[in-house]
Amino acid sequence: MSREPEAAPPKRRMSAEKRRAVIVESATEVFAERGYDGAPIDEIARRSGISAPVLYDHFPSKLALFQEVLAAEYARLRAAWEVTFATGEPLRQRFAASLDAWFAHVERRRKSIPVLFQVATADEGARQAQVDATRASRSALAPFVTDVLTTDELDTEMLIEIIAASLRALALWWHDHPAVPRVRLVDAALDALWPAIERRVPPSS
Amino acid sequence: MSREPEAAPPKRRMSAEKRRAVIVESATEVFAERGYDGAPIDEIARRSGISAPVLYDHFPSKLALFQEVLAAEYARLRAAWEVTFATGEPLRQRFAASLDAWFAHVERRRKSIPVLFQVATADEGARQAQVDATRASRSALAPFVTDVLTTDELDTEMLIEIIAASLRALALWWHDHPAVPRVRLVDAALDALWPAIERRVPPSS
DNA sequence: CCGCTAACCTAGTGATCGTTAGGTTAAGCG
DNA sequence: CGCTTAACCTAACGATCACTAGGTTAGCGG
Repeated sequence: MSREPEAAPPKRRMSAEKRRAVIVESATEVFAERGYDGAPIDEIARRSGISAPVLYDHFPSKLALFQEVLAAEYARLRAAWEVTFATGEPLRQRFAASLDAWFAHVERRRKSIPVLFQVATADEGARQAQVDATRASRSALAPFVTDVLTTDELDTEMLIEIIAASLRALALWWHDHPAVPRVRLVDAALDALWPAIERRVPPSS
Repeated sequence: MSREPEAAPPKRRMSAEKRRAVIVESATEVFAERGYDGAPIDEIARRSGISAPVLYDHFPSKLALFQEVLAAEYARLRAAWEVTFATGEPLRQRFAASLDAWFAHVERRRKSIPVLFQVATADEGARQAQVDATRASRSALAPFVTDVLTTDELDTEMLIEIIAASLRALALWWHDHPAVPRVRLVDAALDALWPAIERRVPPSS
């Protein structure tokens, strides 16, 4: 009759290292659900099974915590994208495989997707952190475009914008349509984006 | 030695109607620059040449003002997109013309672009307002896709997501690269997106 | 079993901001 | 020229929230 309504199970003391990890995970969830500005420290602390001041024993500020969340998520995402990249197959296969790995990661980390692509903030520092994190991740796309494009740098930039935005949009759309199987997303992305890349592939490759 | 640093010229009384318009325009700017949460009512009022309480003589709340800003901007955008749509030319020409009109509008309303595509907010009501406004606008894209696509509804949805996200991303990218001429944006969008549409055009059209 | 460290707590503080109360004055109309 | 209205003001309220001060206790090392 008196169970807690939220997830904060038996309430034990924890080593600093473990507590830190719990906080980062809770913060990822809350940032994803409510955005940076909408995520109160108290709520993150509560879901981590502690009170707010304890959070400040582990992180110097909300912004620092956010940066850590972004770094962790983008590291995971980049790793997923790059895993299938070293093989010697033709470009289309590599692109398809990378798309599949990318969406597989999105599927695995469903709840954190809005953190990566949609977190809303008016805070200058948090905005900058997002821009930095996004730039690092976007550079993973470059091989598919720069290896292939010979004409113009601006065209490259715009094509990267289009590809990145499309993947972002599909991931968020998937978030609202969880029943759709991954292969549908991969096929849609491949169908829509590959022609734009293919038309630029020099006959050599 | 004592000129105002910001734009709030000679400070006269104004008719309610005119003041309302001034407020909407100031609000558009401030929302675009700082997001919904980051835009203080005081700042919007100051740029409108009044104090904050006067704003509440014209709008019942910050949210209502935001909704009005969104409605006005999306109405303009939709109008720009639809103007060139009734002609009987082939689909590719119509698509190209619509893209050009769309980017022309973006160029004309530079400062308001982030309001349409990037405003950050943790406020539930403002989020909902954005979703509603976006949905209305996105439906303008449908004719290019549904007229053309025969196979599957989910594919249609995903293609619309991709097109809308690409245009949004290009508009925001343009915002950071204002020296690039419009035709470059139009060509980039056409090159990248048309193949995905063309591949689905039934031989009849 | 005892003491010390570090994991944890309650109770603020100060800043920001949406919104309201209540009054002042400009300007159109008779 | 006065009078009324509505455009405008200053001042403050109350809520939220990041962050801090200062104390309490669990649990491990000796």
